[in-house]
Amino acid sequence: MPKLGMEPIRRDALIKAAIAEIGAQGSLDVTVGRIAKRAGMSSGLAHHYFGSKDAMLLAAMRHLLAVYGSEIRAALQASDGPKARVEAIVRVSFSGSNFRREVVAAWLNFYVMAQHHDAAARLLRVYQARMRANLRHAMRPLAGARAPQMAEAVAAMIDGCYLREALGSGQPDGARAVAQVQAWVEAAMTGVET
Amino acid sequence: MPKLGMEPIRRDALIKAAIAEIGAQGSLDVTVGRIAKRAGMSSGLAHHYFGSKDAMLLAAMRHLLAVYGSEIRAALQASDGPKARVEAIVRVSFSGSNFRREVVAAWLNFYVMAQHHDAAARLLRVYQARMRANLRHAMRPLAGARAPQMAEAVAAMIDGCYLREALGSGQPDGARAVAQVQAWVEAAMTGVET
Amino acid sequence: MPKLGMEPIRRDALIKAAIAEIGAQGSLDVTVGRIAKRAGMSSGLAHHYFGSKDAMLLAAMRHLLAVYGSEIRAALQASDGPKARVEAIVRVSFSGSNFRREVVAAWLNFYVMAQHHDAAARLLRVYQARMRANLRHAMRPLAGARAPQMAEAVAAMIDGCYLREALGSGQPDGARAVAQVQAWVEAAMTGVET
Amino acid sequence: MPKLGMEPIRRDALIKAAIAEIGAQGSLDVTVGRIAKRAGMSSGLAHHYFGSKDAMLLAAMRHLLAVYGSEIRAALQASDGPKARVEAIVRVSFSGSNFRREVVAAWLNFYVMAQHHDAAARLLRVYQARMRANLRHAMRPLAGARAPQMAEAVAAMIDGCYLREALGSGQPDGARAVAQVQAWVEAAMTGVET
DNA sequence: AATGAATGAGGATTCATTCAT
DNA sequence: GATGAATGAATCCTCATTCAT
Repeated sequence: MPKLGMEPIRRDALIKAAIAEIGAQGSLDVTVGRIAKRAGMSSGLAHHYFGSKDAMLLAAMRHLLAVYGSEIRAALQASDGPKARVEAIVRVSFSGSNFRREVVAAWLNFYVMAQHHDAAARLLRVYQARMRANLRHAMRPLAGARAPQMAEAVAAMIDGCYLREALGSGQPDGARAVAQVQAWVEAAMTGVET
Repeated sequence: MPKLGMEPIRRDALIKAAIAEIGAQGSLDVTVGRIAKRAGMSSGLAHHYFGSKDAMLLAAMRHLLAVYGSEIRAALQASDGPKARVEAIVRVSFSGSNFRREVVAAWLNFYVMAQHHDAAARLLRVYQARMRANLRHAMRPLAGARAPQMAEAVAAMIDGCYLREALGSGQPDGARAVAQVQAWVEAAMTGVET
Repeated sequence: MPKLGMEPIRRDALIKAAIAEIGAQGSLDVTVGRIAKRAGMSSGLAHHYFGSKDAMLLAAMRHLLAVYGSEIRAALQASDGPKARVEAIVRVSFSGSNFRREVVAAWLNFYVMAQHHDAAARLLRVYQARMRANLRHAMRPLAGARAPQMAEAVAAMIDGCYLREALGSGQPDGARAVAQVQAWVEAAMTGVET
Repeated sequence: MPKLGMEPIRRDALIKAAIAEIGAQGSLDVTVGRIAKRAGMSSGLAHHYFGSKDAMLLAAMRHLLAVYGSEIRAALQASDGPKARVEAIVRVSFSGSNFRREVVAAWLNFYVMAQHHDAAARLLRVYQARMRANLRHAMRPLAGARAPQMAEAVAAMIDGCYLREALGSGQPDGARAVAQVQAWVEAAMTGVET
């Protein structure tokens, strides 16, 4: 039971617990008490480290976005050529840490949070803009002037697939989602190039 | 003097008020009291007619889905040929009663509701299945064996565009959304037919 | 158990209970729950009628000041001549509803409340100003130009006696307090007239 | 390296911080944490030195009374003749360390504390008795048999002036208060001697 | 039908206090 | 001596829900 430098450990545990709890419960109606218990501490301590429930949820959201963002960056750097880059973005979106049931549920709830929480809305807009930019950049060599429009469309499709998984009953099937979006991209490219 | 036939009027007013309140507030954290006040009655009366908050919200959701469904049906009947039918579905999705700011916000919240409310989830799945079926049916003559897959994709895109509008700050722009999805459908078709 | 028009009854009961509770407890650290219980209702109802703890305490303070003010007015109207009017003010200050142990304790606490609650401070200042004006007016015929100064002094003495009673252990002795202040007024008058 | 003799320094700092904090906040609703921070240490340390919040506040009160008492003693020793002694008491009450805004606020709060804290009440009564004795003693040569009564009255007036300052908005004006009480004493004396 | 009264459970938040280091 | 971690009780407030009229 170490007594110093607990802050990062506790904050981390709380963020993870918050995401898990939102995922499990399927809504933002989640109590600080339950999150704290899931993280193995008292609700008082949660407040000690985050100051408020909102701040804690916001931190959780930021965490999700940060993980997503860094995975995207890593995948982009490891990719060669426009096609590979587009595919990387799609793949990361539906894989690993970003596409577990509870995480998808949390995402959906953060979308709702953004509707009445300014900071959350800003956060989300920044990430969406970055995502669009990534897609545009990757698509420029393939689609030329139509890249912006296509980037927009691919982003919409990714979001749409997320939504479907958020509502489906089983574990999300990342491979299928990737295949679907990819197929769509291929088809559209062909259409474009025609 | 007991007013006759008040029930449907009251229920209707409450449902509309619930949707408006959810839209205005941007979350499901909406109180029966406020909904009732918006509908011009006491919270007691709201319970009298719906029995519970959940039942009222569910009725509101059902209402949204019913309106959507009937508009789709009407548009399909008025359309001639596969292309027109696909377009009708897209157009209805982004127009009129279904694409006002507050309604989009309410939709998003009902998605969340479906995560922890069984009846809501069932309702949503039924409607989504019907929508897919409509799309598949309309696309079969155009895409043959790939129709199911394409229907799925168009549905995802519609949902994705909804999501974007739910997070945008201004009034949703239905025309732009229709144009985008249509363009995409065209391109994909071309690709497919190639 | 009447079901209509409860509001004034409940508000009144809560105000009285608040004063009693503050008096009994000797501090503003009084819970809404205890006040409500003393008034025979749930804490929820107290909030229903006052909106907040602060508003309730403020109403209690206002009540004390209003009672005091109206008793002063009544006594002034029943008094003939300057001397009688000064005496009336002194007498009312130390009698009846204003000089019970619990009420004196509540007064003291409202003084504290005025230190960090703007509305409370304003309320208190208005009443103090009115009190000074009453005293000045009554003293003018007796003390001429020195009336303002003497009014100030009498007011200070009244407050001082209140304070002593607030700290004493037994039931406050109004008669003694009146006699003391009156004796002092007499002596000072004589001094002045010399 | 254990610092030697830190205890008195720490205790002193905490007492001063407590008074300042009560003065600044205008109420006894003051947290150990804030007091400790103001004194430049952790809340844990505050407990280490005082054992409890109550004990700390009591020590602060004792400090105020002790300072007041010793200043009175010093002024009395430096005064020659009854009149000078009475004046000394009045002057000290409204000067220097005893009549700063925050200190007056703290006094008021200690009066409240005395209502539900036995030790505080005892403390206050002892000091008030001593004060009365001082005044009586100083007044005996001037007022003879009426000295007790007059001492009582002067004490009440001093308290009353304190109260007024506690509620005023600006910095307390000691000179004015002294002048007022003195004028009053003079007038009463003249009246008495007549 | 309709209201407003009433309850009571539940949740965020604050804080004194304790304890391991 | 000193800190910051940690707890848990206490409190305000909100709200769905019930009920008498």
